[in-house]
Amino acid sequence: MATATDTGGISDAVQDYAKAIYSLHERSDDAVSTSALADRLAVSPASASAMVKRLEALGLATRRPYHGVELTAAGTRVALEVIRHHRLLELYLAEALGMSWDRVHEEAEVLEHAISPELSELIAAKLGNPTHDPHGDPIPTADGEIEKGSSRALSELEPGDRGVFVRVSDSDPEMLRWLSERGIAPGDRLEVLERQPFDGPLLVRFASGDHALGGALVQMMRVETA
Amino acid sequence: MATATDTGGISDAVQDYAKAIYSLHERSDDAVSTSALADRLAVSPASASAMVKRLEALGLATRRPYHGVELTAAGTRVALEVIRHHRLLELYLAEALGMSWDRVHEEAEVLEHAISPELSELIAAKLGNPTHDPHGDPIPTADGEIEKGSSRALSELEPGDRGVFVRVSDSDPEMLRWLSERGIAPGDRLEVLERQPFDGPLLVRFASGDHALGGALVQMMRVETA
DNA sequence: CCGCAAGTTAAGCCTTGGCTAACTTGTGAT
DNA sequence: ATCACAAGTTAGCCAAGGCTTAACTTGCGG
Repeated sequence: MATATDTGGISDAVQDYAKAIYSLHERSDDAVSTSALADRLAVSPASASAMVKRLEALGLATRRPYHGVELTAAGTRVALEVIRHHRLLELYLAEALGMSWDRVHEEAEVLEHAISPELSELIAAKLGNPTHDPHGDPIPTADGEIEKGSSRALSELEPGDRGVFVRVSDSDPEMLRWLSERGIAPGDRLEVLERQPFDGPLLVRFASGDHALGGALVQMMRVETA
Repeated sequence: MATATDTGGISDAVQDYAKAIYSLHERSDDAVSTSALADRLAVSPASASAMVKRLEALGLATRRPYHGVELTAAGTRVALEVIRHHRLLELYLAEALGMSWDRVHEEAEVLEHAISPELSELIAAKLGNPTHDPHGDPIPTADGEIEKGSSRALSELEPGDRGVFVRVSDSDPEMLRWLSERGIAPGDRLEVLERQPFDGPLLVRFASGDHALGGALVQMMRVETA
C-alpha cells in the first residue's frame, strides 16, 4: 500500500532511509556506507543498496558506488521533516497527553509518517515552538533548519557532565573499531565520572559500562551536551 | 507496505472496508451489497468482491454470495474501533489543537489507522470521555458499544416536522463548510415548512433563518426528531 | 421463462520491499 | 606489486497488497 497521502513516491520506508542516512552522516560526517545503513535498518546490504538507488532516483540522495551515499538538499529536507515530526510528537505525547516516556518513542515512530505538516505546526505552536526535545536534541524548524551540533571534545568535559558521544573526529576507523570492541559506539550516552590530574584519563560511564579513556582518544571523541 | 504495526493482516484498507460495511449497514439495516460498497470506496465491484472475501477469510465478515455482506462480531469490533479513533481524533484536533473543522476530517482519516489503542484512550481521557462528537455522531466506547442512533435523513421529514440537525453523513467537509457559511451547524433546531413536489427542495426554518435545501444535501443531513 | 443488472471469478498488472547467490571493486597486508 | 577478502553491487526471485478488465454466473422482475 502506498503512503496514505500520496507524496509522490516518498513512502514511509523511503523516509526511514532518509532519516537513517541523515543520522549516520551526522555521527561520522562522511558519506554513509551501505553496510552501516543496512545494519541500522536491519535489512540485508543488498536491500539497502537497492533502496539507496530509489532515493537517488527520487532526487533525495547522491551515491558514489562503493563509496557511500549522501543526502541531497531535498533528501535532507525530508529527513529533517520526519525528525521534526518525531521530536514534536514525543514531546507532545509526553507533555500534553501524559504518555509514559518509554512508550512515546514507538508511538512517534508511527505517527511521524502520518501527520500533516499543518498538524505538526499546530502541535509545535501548542508546545510553544520548542527548539529542543527533552533529551536535548535540537528540533529542526519547519523550514528545515537545525541547530548545528555544538559538540565538544570529550576531553573538555568535567566530572558530572553528561552528553552523547556523537562521532570521532575524522571518523578515524581504527579508533572506532577500538571503541566498538569495548562496546562504545556513536550515539551512546555517557557521563564523566572523574578526571585524573596531569592530563590523565577520564573515567567515563556508558550504558555498557565504565571505561577509562585518555590520550588522543578523548580529544578525538566528540560529545554533544544538551 | 504492510501496516506499520503488524495487526495480523488487518491492513488499513481492510479497516476501511469494515468501516464502510458498518456504516452502510447502519443506514439500510440490510446486508450490504457489493456495488454499494464498491461505490462508496470508489473501486470496481470486482475489487470490492475480492476484498470482501479477504474480510471473510479474516473472520471479519460473513457473506452470502449474490446477497451481500455483514460484519461478524469481530468485524464490528474492528469497525467500531476505527470509528472511535476517528471521532476522538476529530474532536481532539479541533478542540485541543484548534484545527479548523473542515480539515479535521481528512487528518483523522489518516491518523485513525495509526494511533495505538493506548493513545486513543489517553485522548479520550483528556476529552473527558465524550460520548458524542461535534457532528452529533455517537462515539463507540473502548469496548465496542455504541449508542443506537435514532436519526433520520432530513429528506424524510414532512412539513410541520421539527427536529435537531445532528450531523452530516460522513462529515463531508464541503457540505459542513457550505452549511456553516449559511449559519447552519450541527446542534441547531429546525422545522420543515414546506416541501416541493418532484423531489424538489425543502423549505426549512432554522433559528438563523429560512433555507431552501435539496439534492444530496437533505439526504446527508441527519436529524433527530424528539 | 427469459433477459438484464448485479455479483463473481479468472487472469493479470504494478508497486513495494525484501531475500539469496553470485558478481565486482577497492584496499590493506604481505 | 599483488592478491585475498570484505564491502558493495547486480541479478533473479518471491510474497503481499490492491487494483483493473473481461468474461462468466445468478437470480429476480416483467
